[in-house]
Amino acid sequence: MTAARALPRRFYLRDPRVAAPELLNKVLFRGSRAGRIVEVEAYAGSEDPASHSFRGQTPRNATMFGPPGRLYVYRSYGMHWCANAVFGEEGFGLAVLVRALVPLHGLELMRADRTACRRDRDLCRGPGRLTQALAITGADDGADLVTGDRSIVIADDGTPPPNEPGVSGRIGVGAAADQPWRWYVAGQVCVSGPRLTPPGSVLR
DNA sequence: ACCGGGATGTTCT
DNA sequence: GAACATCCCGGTG
Repeated sequence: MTAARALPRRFYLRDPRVAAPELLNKVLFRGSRAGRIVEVEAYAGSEDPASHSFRGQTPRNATMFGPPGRLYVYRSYGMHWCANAVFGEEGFGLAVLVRALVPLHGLELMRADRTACRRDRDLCRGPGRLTQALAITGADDGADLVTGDRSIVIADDGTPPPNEPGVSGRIGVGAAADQPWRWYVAGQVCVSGPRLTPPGSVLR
């Protein structure tokens, strides 16, 4: 068993379309709560009409344009929070949205904050759900994931990313829906979105 | 399992 | 006003 170690700054200093699949199977910690990342989406700044940073910096997306390795949190549909890790060189507005986790630690706290949730597998299944389960809000926007200044960290516990992650277009986006910038652990029941193929099945 | 509608508020045209 | 990187509930099959 390997002790979990926070990802170094250099991990984030890359194109999110390259780094995002490597985020799979890393562990997102928030205080005593934690979950394994099993679904992510990359957002590619000025090249990407679906990105919040596509039209340049605003008060909302300022964190995206800051240093890599910080947490960008925004409000979605007026009532949910969604959490991203900032990637690439400062000033480019690149990020990876964390869309789903397998709950690992602090399940009692997660259940308490997700009273509408019936099954544990749905605790962190979706970007709005996982922030609720980990108690991440807009107050956490700008947190440093490398130093853990607000007890939010992404760490490597020795579990490698999948050799062949599932790939698809991003969920819930209108523009650039055809870009294959969503990656997930194939067959994992905690992945969000419609059930595609059953675990282990092959395209036919 | 899959669909449709409502909740709710910030951002931008 | 419209669009939105969503979720939950209650229908139907």
